Amino acid sequence: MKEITSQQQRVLDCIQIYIKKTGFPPTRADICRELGFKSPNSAETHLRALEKKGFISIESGASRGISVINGESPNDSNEYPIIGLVAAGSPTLAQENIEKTISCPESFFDSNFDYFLKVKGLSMKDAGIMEDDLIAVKKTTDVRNGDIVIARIDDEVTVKYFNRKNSKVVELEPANEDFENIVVDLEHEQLHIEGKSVGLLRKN
Amino acid sequence: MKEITSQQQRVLDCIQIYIKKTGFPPTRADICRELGFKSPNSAETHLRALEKKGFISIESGASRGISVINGESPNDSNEYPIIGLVAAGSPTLAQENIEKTISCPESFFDSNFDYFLKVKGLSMKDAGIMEDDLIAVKKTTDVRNGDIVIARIDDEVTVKYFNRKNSKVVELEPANEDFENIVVDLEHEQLHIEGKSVGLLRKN
DNA sequence: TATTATACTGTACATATATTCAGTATTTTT
DNA sequence: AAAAATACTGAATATATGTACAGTATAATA
Repeated sequence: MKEITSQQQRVLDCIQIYIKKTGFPPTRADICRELGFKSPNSAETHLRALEKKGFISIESGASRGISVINGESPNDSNEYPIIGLVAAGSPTLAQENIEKTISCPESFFDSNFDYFLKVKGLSMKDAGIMEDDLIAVKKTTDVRNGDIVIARIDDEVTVKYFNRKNSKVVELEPANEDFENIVVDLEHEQLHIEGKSVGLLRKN
Repeated sequence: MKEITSQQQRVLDCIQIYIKKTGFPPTRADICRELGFKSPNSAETHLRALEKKGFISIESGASRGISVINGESPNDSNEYPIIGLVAAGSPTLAQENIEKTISCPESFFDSNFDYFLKVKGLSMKDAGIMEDDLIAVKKTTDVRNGDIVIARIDDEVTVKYFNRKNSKVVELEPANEDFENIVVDLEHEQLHIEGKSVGLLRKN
């Protein structure tokens, strides 16, 4: 993306403010009115420059056919489901487990994620994870020692620190001295890693 | 807000999808194309009905002048500044204190808020507030006992539980037994309440 | 030094678009 | 049973809008 000039920045800002205010992009005449230009061609040439530099795209022929291109579009938000920490081993993302959804920008947390998990209990209290906190969970099985993982043993879903002892044993460690480590012998028990925590959200 | 019919819902969905895809609202003709209508007046009458029922607003005369009215517009996000917990008593929201900004939907937390405060230290550890967490701060002086407040004494900014003992004394209580209560005698010391915590955000 | 990019004014025009009017038919409400 | 709302087709039109063309001027680049 090439350099933007100060005037072009003014026009770009104008477009974004206009969209925010009205819900739709401005016409050339609107831009002139906002910025004090006297010819619609002033806006036109700026728009063409902005398009050439990749800041906007223009739908040819369409009125108000301007859209702002934003590499990490801040307004591009998605609905993410909130899942309760259900003990029953029902499929985690099953419709009936979705309590509600939250609108949240993509790439809000450093890594992208798949859903929010509502925490029950205080087993991760010393990691700053409290009851009813929402953990942003990325579905993955690629976890390392020290990661906070969402694990399932049989039908029990739990949030713990992951610690692989050796090829046969994984320890799931709480962050609360009132709780004890869960030692999983992979030869005799099934351990499902549902994902790992990439962030946390608390409302109070 | 009156009831919406299924056809009107289809039109409303069509508008929202169109905006998401192109960045600007559809024309009457666009709606017809999408939904298979053969007369622009089909779209027009649906639009008027949607306007009458309060689902959209139409800018008279303007092309593509449709904007979807959404009580809690999920895509309406704002840039919120992240402020470092600076000890120096410089104005909290001064430009030089803004480390960066985060895009976040308005009304993301239950109460609306003004900025994020980056936490230093572990004095609120037992409240689940860890180092480098981002507290969503609502600027207000209307705080109650038990609220987590952002307070300033002289030039020191701190995050603590608020506890008014009587008309002259306020205690600022940490959530960590390694720290001690800060007793503020309002007759001899100045206490500024910058705001209170309405939420928390952690990236890891 | 020639060329290109930037930054405008001003006029003109084809067409994209909103919007009205005239109908038809079905369903819902009063 | 009448009136109003819903759900369309089809045609017509004023105007909103993109866009091209003709200029002027300055700064940046090759």
